Amino acid sequence: MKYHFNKIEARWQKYWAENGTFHASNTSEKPKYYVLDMFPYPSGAGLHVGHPLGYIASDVYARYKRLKGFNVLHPQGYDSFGLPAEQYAIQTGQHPAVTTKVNIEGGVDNQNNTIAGYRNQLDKIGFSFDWSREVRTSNPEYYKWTQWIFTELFNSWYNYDSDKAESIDTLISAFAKAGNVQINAACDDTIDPFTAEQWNAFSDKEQQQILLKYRLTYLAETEVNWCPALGTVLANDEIVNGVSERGGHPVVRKKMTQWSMRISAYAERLIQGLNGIDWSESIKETQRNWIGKSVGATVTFPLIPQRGTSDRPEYLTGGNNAKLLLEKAKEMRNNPTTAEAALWESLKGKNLGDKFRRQHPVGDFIPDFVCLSKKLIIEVDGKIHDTQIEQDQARTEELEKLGYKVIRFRNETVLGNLEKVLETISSELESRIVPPSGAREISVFTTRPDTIFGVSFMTLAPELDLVQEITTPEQKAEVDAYIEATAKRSERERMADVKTISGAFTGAYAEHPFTKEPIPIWIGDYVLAGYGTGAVMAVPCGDQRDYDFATHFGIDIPNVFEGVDISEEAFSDKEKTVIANSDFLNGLTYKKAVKLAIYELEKIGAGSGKINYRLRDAVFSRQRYWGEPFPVYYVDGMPQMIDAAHLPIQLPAIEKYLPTETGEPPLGRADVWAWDTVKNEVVSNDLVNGNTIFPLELNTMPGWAGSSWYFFRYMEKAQRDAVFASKEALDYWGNVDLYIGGSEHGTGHLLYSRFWVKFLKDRGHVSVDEPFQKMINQGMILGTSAFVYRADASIISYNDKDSKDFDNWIKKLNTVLISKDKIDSELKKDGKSDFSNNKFTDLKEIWASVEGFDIERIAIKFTPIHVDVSLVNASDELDVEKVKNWREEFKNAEFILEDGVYKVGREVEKMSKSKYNVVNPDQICDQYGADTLRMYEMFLGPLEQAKPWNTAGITGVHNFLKKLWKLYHSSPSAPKGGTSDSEADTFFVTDDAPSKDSLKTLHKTIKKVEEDIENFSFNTSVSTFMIAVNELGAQKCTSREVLESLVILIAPYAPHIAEELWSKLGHTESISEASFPVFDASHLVESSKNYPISFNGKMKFTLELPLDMSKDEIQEVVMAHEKTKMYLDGRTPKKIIIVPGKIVNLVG
RNA sequence: GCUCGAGUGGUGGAAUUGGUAGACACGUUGGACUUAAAAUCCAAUGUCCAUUAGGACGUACGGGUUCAAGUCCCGUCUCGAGUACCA
Repeated sequence: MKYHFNKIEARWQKYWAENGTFHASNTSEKPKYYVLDMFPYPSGAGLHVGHPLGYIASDVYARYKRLKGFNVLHPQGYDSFGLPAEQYAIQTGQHPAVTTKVNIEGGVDNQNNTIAGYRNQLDKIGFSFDWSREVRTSNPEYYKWTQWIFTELFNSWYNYDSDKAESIDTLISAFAKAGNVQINAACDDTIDPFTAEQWNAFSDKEQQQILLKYRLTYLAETEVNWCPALGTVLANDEIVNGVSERGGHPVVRKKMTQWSMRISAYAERLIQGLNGIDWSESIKETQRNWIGKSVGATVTFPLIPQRGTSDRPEYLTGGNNAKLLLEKAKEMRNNPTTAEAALWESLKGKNLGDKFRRQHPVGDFIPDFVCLSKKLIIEVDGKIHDTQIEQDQARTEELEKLGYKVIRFRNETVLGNLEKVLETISSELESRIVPPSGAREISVFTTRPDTIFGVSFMTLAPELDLVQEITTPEQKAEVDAYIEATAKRSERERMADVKTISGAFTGAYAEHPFTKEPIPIWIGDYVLAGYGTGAVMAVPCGDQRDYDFATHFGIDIPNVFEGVDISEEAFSDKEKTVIANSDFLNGLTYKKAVKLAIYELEKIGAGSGKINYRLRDAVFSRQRYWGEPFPVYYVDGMPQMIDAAHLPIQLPAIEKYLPTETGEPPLGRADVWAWDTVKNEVVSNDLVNGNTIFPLELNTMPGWAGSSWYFFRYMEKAQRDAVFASKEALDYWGNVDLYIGGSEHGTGHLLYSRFWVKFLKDRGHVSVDEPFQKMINQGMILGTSAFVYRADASIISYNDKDSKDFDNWIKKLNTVLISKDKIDSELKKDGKSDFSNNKFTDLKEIWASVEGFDIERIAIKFTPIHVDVSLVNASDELDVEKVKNWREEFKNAEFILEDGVYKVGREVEKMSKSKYNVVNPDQICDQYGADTLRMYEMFLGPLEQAKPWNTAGITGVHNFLKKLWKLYHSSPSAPKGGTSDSEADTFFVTDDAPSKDSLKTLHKTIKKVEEDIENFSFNTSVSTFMIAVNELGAQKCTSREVLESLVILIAPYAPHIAEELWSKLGHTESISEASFPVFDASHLVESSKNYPISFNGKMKFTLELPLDMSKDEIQEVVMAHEKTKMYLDGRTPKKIIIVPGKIVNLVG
């Protein structure tokens, strides 16, 4: 019997499908193991040989774990929402759901393309997937729960005190009880403080607006890259030089209201969580960089009032006529009423804890007493006020607009019950919450508070609104010009051009919190508006960018480091730092100085320790059709969630998959896209009445929505409609034990999934904190493109002919393709590509046959052209006849061969249709079988490494499987030890006791293969199998005991042949029910060792010696050996190193 | 620039803790079988010199530690990946 891999593979694939061999159970005595692949996007192009690499690795591991006695969950599904299907829909008008289904299940699409179908292609490779648990993210039964998770996020806020997400209800009741001041939440930074009374007084809409700033998913104005021509938002990497990558259309920055995910709330936990998971260091590092944690401090620098524009002191809050008021106030102060005088005695000198001023101008008024820090005004009214109640009321309103609260007391009250009055003021002071004042100070984030005495200027990002507020009239022109110049430069330009230093002085100064020195404030585009506060305290001696800026603009560079030369560049080393010229920080090292600086800043209220993250909230809206619709409708502009009971909200039918003429997303075309809050169903837009029927959200969710939780869905099989996954299933399977996929998802899918899992855990929906316990990132398989070289004529000199003749001549030329070898060998002669020196004679002949030109004056150019790799054999030889039929342009082409063959050029590139270097796994399966494909992909090299696909070596693996087959068959006809692969062979296994050598080979193999699988070193275990089969073949091993174990070992890699041999061995169960052979070290015990004998570390010969020989005995034998004497050549070794069981080394 | 990873025959790649560098396979060359081809089997195959024995040099480059270095340390170069004016 020959090795008929096609028959064998078809038989077992059918068997596995019919018997549900790989269906996992949610209840089992066995320990659980969950092996997951990143699910594919089912594109119309189908699988190429690169795709299955990770799936094969995970399949080997899953099958291995089954043999090791685990209850293995190894599911597969499709990430079936996405752009290509939508683009295809736009082009062909087919509904994306239809094309997606064809891409998965195979068939013919309406453009008459035959699609193999992902599922069919995957099945051909013999994966042990549990298809009964398949998910497709675009199925309503699935995205129902994606929508549900979205509503859960909406109904949650992040409490930093408990450090987890909580129901929004707890926040609402906290607001109602005590306002928002005590709340330590992840929220927008634009929230004004409010009290419980204020909260309760807010309208419903106001309350909703505030809550939106706390919710874990929220609507916010976001700047996006809008491409009007394409009618869509583009990601940063879809823009090249300010225009769209596709089509080159202009792109503008546009503010749009978008859904965002408050992932920044989880920044710290996303960093901490990395410590407990077994991922590659590089991908963890990618995530850490992306989250970008910096530990440091915020420091506030008070602004110094502008010189020349006003001479009033900084604490003066008066308006335009402050000077006049000031004089009046002085006068009033000198003539206080009795009551005023009495109250002042109690208020002055921070008696109540806060500083009060009397008769101090506020706006256009002079209130009796004012506490600026708490914005509280105390008025003491005499009788006269009874007649001017209205005026007083108006005045109070004006002051309240400025953020002040006014309380009035009657003279009598003050004089009669001063204690009560003070008590009222005190309690008012305590409950007062003052929103941060406007441009009175600049706060910065720094990681180096220890260098605070080295600050010699500040730099603001030009985009900050603050810049306008502080710029002096003298500097305004310069600043405006600079802002305009930077705005013109695209983000990309700014990033690319790091070397040019530019900036402008605002004319404003801030005050150093410790030295009280004025610090000039500059703007410069090296400061980014989006990071930290968009402002930096510049320490030129410690930061190279600040240093360059200071040098460029001639700003001081004070040195705050002991014994460091900063005349050439900044000194940014933290470890060796000793601080100098810094008052109380002098002599301290970095760590101590940072601590003390923060302590002192906090003491004077000028700053505090702070941790900053680079991670931004994630935009969650897409202006697309083919994604999950939001379960959201709008009442009076405020988003409302649709109750879980009414989900899913299904995608509506639309006629065209393009944005509307008014620029709305495609869902704007839907006619039936309104929500009836009474009937709880989607109804026609015509019915919108603003009362019970409201418009639905037009955006859809991004690609990462569905992929952020799909691993939980696989756990649930039975109750998919009732729950996203049942508690029992979630508790049983926990998280993914092994996740295999590409590292390109490092900052996307892998971060968002971790975020959602942590959120679901916080809200009690799942029990795990991390989705993927261990991850392996497989390397990309690259294509090996093949090139033919077209010879193009170009003229060297015209001399006696004109160019017209030449062009006419060229037109008559046939296409000529020259073999790579030919070009190389001819060019070797003198490096010139022309006809001199008797080169390219074949080509010359061909061209000379076209009359009309002096071909001695022709130079030759070689243009490489991609040819389909399937037209080339393993030795780079081109099938010329096939190429002629392949493309019209080659039909009549002439081929110039070298030694009778046409050799192509090769280059390694990414696999892509346009490069004709795609190798389809189906072809390999047909030609060599799935087992060969699986083993070969594993054999190519380390799993995590990128490598080019090269079919050259596949025969080696295929031959191995034939040899394996042969090992279980007797072959009367074959030469000794040879692989006959003849139909005359019969299955032949004996019950004879195995030889010692065979047992040794087997157990050596068991040990190595087990170690290799556990280390994901699949390539070396394939080598091990080859060695084992070679050895057993040489030993003529026919022993059932050995051969049965061997076939189990190989089963994870080559499951089909293993099943076939297993059943031939007499088993009726699938080999996946077998157990992995147990390694027995006793078979490997050696009695002797072939010692390498080295002289000065260089191995010269080997010597077989018993292992139980002592050091002295070894030395004796070695020294007595003839060869030793020869190599020593009469010398006596200075030293003899003997490591028993390892090596002997003679020195001297 | 920073972070991470990697440089080994003609090729893909082995060498798990410092202990015989190049396992296993491809390719190439020679041979067997065959009318022939394919398939299969056997042998050789790091480079250079001698070609019988043997010798010298070899893991990107330059140093170092060690009886012994692909492996450890220092420096340099090249390539790949991620990230980028992150204060």
